[in-house]
Amino acid sequence: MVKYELRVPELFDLDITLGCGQTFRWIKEDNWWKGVVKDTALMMKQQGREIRVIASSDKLFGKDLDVALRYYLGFDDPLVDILTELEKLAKTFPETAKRISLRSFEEGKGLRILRQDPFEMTVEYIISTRNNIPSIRKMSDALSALFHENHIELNGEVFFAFPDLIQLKKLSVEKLKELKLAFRTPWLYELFQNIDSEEFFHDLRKLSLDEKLESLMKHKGIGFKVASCVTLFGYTELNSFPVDVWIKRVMKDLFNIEGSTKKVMEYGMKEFYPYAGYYQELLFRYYRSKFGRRKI
DNA sequence: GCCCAGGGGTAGT
DNA sequence: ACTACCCATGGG
Repeated sequence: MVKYELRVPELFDLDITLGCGQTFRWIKEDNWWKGVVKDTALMMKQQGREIRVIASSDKLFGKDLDVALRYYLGFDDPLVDILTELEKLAKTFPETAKRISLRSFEEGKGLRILRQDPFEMTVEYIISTRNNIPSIRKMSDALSALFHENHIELNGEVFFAFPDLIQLKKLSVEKLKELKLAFRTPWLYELFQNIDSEEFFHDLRKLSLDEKLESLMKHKGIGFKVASCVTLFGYTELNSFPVDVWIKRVMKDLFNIEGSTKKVMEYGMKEFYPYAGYYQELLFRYYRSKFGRRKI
């Protein structure tokens, strides 16, 4: 077990970053964020410009834990510049769109896009189809807990690393059904069987954003929404613009843009270039917190 | 473009 | 306790 203090850059908010919906398996309990990145279990708590970190290992991604965590948490993104660019852009918008956009930037300050694993993102966003966040977490955790060999102990608690493709290939349709994955079962089963190795996901890094989307969408269960989440959160394609019901609502309200997921996505990627992904996350978070839960 | 696909969380009663 | 409604969608 390792304990240390991680110094954060200007503009970083752990609660917003882990709680905005880009990641599913992190959970906040007793004021600590608890989760697993690759094979390392972690507990984190931010206090001002420092994060208290408790980890099961001093290595992550085969690197020094501190170096790897800075990468994972998106410290490489020039967030000050990104927000400046987005503010400049927002000032060219019609009055309402400008006001709402600027407020969403203000309230989401410190949100950073995580560097998550593309294969894990693919599986979890297929699970996210027509599903809510607590259920996505439950299903993803249940899938991980099938493999006892993946268990990691930290501070008296048990965590499970996300399984790799070799492990998931061994699962039968019946075993998957026990996880109550419902209509997502055949999509996941076919994904596990049809992909030869996780090299497939590694190789996609070389391709353009459009080519990545096209390649991912060849698999059943992956449409524009799921594919754009995988590219944004798994490949750091910061111009990806995932479109769900909330973003459709926002785009209609602010820009009077309606239509298919594809159409709205292409509008966002063009109009909010090159940081459409950050703009999407900030707007999404603001709109959900404002209108998402009925009672104020 | 329309409709359906399981199941669980959650607000309202 | 019970019900109705919702859910970061995709496929036929």
